[in-house]
Amino acid sequence: MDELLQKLNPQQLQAVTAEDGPVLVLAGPGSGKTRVLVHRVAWLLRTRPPHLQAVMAVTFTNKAAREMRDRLSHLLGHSALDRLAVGTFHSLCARLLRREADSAGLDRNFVIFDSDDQLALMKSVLKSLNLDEKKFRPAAIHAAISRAKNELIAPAAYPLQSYFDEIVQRAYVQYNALLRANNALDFDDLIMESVLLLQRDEHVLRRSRERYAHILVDEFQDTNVAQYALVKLLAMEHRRLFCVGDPDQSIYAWRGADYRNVYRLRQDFPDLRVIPLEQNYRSTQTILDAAMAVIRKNAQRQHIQLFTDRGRGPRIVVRELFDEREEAEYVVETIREIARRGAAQRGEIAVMYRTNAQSRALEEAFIRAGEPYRLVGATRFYARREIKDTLAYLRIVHNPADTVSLQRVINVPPRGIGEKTFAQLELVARARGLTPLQAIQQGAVDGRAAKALQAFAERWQSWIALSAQASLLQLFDHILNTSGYADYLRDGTQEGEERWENVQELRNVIAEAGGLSLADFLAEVSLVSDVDDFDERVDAPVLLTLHAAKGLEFRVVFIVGLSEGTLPHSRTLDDPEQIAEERRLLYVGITRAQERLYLLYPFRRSFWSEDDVTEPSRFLRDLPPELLEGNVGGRAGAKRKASQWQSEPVKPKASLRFRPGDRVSHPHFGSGVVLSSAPIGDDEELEVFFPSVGGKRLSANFSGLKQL
DNA sequence: CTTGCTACTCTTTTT
DNA sequence: GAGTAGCAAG
Repeated sequence: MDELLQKLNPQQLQAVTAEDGPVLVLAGPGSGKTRVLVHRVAWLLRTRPPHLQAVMAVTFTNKAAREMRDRLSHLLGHSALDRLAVGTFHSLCARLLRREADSAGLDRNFVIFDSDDQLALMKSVLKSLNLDEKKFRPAAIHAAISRAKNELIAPAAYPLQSYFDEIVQRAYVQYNALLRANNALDFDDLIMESVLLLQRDEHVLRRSRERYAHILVDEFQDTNVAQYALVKLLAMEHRRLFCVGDPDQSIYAWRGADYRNVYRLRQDFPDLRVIPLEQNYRSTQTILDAAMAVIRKNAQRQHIQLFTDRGRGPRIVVRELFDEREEAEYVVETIREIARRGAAQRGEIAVMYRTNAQSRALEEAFIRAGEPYRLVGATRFYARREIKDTLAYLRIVHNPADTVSLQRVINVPPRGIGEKTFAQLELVARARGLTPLQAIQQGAVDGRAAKALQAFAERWQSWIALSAQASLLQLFDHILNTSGYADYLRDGTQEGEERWENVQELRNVIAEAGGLSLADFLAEVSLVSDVDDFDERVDAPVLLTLHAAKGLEFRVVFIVGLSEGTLPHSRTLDDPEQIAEERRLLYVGITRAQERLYLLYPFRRSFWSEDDVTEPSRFLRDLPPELLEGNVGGRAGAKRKASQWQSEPVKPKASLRFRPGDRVSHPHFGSGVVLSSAPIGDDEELEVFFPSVGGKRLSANFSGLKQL
């Protein structure tokens, strides 16, 4: 038998070698579904006539796509990749639309607006409709439009049941118009426009069906209506469709994902073959039992029995700590202990939480302890101001119609081109059907700022000219220097240097990619996801949200903040459907763990500088006591343990101005974190950690240290 | 037009 | 507690 197929269990083998025709693999967590998917693709590429069959595989993240490509080129050799299109729905649709730009009625150079851009555009929509942002929150309107696009509802078909709906509809029309005027698409457009194109244009549809003779979809439970429509359009005729999913891990309903697509699949493809994968290769039975105990409480689900041959393993630790800070310290301390005992390496450990804001307390604890960590998401690299600014410069060169990017940089550094001038420019350009660049060049805007505008347009034009001849890297450097942005950023402060370093990091990305075109670079950058750039080779624990943890596994998992209001989140409490999703979220978190699981919650939580007593999460009650370490009985017992663990009291003396963990700023060293504080006469001796220079001993009275 | 101040809302989760 | 919108002064 093919060596490709060794090491697969019978169910996996059945899935990998299934005959052509619609297949749904219902895969529990840790059942090797990624492996099945990759081997299925390999199997198809190997057994089908090379000239006929190509494969489209849809993964949930770009990271997964990259890993699949790596595995396949290892298994089959690099040339096999020629017949494979693999990526997320978004990246594959972006490629389709670019390829078929003419048929789609799009300019091939369209850019993709990220969430920041989308929000900025929405704000200008509301402004032009004279709507008060207080009353109609841009984010809320945008969310409604996004939902509509995910369900393939055009502006004209938007259902009007309230005054708010009418506002949304008007905003929807205007928002789309502005996107077009900017030669831009938002994330949702990538899918919706692709579907519309395939519905409208028979030739494109036929071409696409031929191009993708096999279609494979990972994380099928997280597809939305539009994505399902796309899959159906492409696969309905040849029916060579292979989906992998787990309804219990559906955690994206809030962005339009509809696990009922699993039922639609059954309806639309009556010959659908369903193959379950129940054996788990990841976790101990203790962890699986806990996971099943949690998920079992959700109604309306098929009963899946997860089993493993990895043994029972250590029991699960459930623990109450005093507050978020102690919780974080417990995590850091325990990780240290685990690493010291050699129970796991730091890089095999993850800390998960419901909301990004919770990473804060954890980060501070890691910094205080001088322990390394990796953070996924939150302050995403590509969301940083200096990165967005730099990209905006590149984007206006690539696409002079992009007014959102132009607005970002036209007066950064300050050039005397303010809001008024920009508004006028935008107005004139739109009225005459010109790009802002053309409008300036034709002298369409006069007044005091005209001179400044001319000067900027000249620069801009010269960058465009350069972009035609020079490499991306040369263009990058040239723009930074001649725009004045480099000097502007490097203002001599600590923070400025850090921001400049980030820009240099972006430069490295370009340099390493080698010979990338401006268009390709921008297209790639706008679709990177949080987990995409997380480096597995670094030996440090990972901090990430439960959502971002999907598809990953770790030997040791900590889940923090397991209290009512956090998980389940307070915004979900009035809706049983949403609480069910919160439960699935915890299920996903638990099943990431291979060996050890810690479930923590704080007794007290501070919220906007107010302290609240919290209830432990209702989900914790569903855990059978025999799976848990020690007795978790009442709150008092847990609290005693928490303080017992705390070897030294951290309660500060009332006279001290600084406490460990305080964020401070210093005139020379920039911002830092207080590690310790001890009274000396009337003064305090402080130990402060600065990211720039490391640890310093300072006097509270004389160092000029300020609390942040 | 820019800067610096005060007041205000806001915390889910993300391609 | 923090980022930002809005306002007043330079």
